[in-house]
Amino acid sequence: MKQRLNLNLVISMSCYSSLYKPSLFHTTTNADIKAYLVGKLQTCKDLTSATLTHSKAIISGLSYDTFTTNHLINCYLRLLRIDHAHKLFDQMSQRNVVSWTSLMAGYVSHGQPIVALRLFHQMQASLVLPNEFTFATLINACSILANIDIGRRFHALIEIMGFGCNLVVCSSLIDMYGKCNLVDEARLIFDSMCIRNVVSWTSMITTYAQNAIGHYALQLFREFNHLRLDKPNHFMLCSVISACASLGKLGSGKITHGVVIRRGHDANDVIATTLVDMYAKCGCVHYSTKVFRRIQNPSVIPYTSMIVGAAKYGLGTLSLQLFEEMVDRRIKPNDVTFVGALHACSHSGLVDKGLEILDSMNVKYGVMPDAKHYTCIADMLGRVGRIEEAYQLAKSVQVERDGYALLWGTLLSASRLHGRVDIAVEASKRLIESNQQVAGAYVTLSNTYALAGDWENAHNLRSEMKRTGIQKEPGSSWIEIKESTYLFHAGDISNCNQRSEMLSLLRELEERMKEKGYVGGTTGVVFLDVEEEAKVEIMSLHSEKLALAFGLINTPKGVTIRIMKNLRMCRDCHETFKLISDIVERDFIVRDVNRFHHFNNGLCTCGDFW
DNA sequence: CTAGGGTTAG
Repeated sequence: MKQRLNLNLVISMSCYSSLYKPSLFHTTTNADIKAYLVGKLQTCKDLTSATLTHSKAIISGLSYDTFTTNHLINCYLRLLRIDHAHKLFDQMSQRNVVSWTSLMAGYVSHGQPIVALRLFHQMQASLVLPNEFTFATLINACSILANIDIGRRFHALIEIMGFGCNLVVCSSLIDMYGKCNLVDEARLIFDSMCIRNVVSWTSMITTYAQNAIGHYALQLFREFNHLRLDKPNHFMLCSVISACASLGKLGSGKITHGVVIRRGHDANDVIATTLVDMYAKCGCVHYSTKVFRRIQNPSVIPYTSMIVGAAKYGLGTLSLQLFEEMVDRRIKPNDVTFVGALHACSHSGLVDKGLEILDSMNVKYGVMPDAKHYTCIADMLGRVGRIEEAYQLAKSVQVERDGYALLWGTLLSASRLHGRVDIAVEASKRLIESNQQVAGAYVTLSNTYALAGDWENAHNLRSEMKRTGIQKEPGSSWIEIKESTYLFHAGDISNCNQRSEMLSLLRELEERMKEKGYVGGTTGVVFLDVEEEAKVEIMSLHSEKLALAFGLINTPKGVTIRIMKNLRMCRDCHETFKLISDIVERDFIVRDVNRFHHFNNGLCTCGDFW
């Protein structure tokens, strides 16, 4: 009969048996027992056999033995019993660097990096010296916390203690600097290394990919392949695909997909999820669906990736179908899934459905709506002109600092779009007072005044910006046609070689939009030239959707037109996509700049004109 | 001969 051992009893026994002198048991047979027990502990798959081995260790008088106890600690950590591991650790009479590092690593991998840092503090008092393993663990903790202040202090300590040349320590340092958006410092570490392996290359590639410099990521990947040091593994391929996604490089993405298949990683769920995301961001939701359907049992992340991809592309119905499908398959949606589902409602005009989902979040799925969900709802209401409701919602919810700017920034854009100067004024005030998105607030408020015909206030705001030196970074977008990339900066066409080509494309687009039944509405789009502040031009576009889909460029005449900006937020963006594809007779894609992986969870908002 | 580094959705 199998009997479950009482673990607490075993641990108490372990304490009690330490009263005996371990030297009594030090015989050759004891060494054999020790080897046997350690072997057991390393392969142990369940708590029952772990406790059994633990009790055997106690009976054999090994509870005093640091080496055996370290194995026990690691066994409990592997079985996710950090409490037992810590208890054992507390009872040890002789802790060595492995004991300390094991426990710290346990806390880091179980999502408690702060506890690991606290343990290091205690370790310093204990006179046990940290080694390269300890530092790799600690840097990992800083990386998760994105705490560069503590990270730098560890880095200094690493150099002082002479671990600055260790391969693993360096890889973790690259990762930490990367996660803190300090790309140059990550590169300094990478360049200083005398030996590199796949992991260090991957860390550097990932740093580029996650910091919106996908081109460098791809360049480094090419370099890695050229050097033929090693074959890329699934970690590296993941980062490379993710870089292609952020660049919208469909061609490179497809090539990397080919590498994935050739190297036999196509059954890897993480890779598949990255591919789903990449194809969606490159405007090929059809391919996303194909890759997604090959995943055997998609978890919440692949589902969410697919839901978000479809939502952004304007396929709201598909997105919501997938949402229902995952709920039917009893896969629990999380906060990100709801961002996707609400995005779908917002971009497909399914307002009632969106409100219904918001209400169901906590009640049915136990996910508390937060700022990002309220922002989706405010965006959704704003798009259909229910600006007053959006305003009341924004006023009624409590959100944290970052979410606050997101929410009121969305409200500001929505009120500009619908000419609600009163709300725009309040939203800008809130943003400026909280010292967030200040330049954007000034510009959008100024544009709102201009749209309402209040040129005086519009002009005054511009003057004040100039006087106080507040500057808005111009937005940019780029399109890729075959091998060439065309970059546009907001309010600047000077670097555009295809100026006349672009203009004729625009004119043709307008014609096509008219043919499609877009009546030239009264949607006036107001543009202020930042360089020549007095110049105000109003341009009426045939469709608000067209206006949203286009990024800003300045024509030689000073008229500002939006070209391909925020394509993904346009309700009919796939329609627009098709139209433009028809005209240029090629596939192309558009990406936004400034997409930071770790610290920018900014949502696309309606009328996010910059 | 116990402990350490790199990947996915917003």
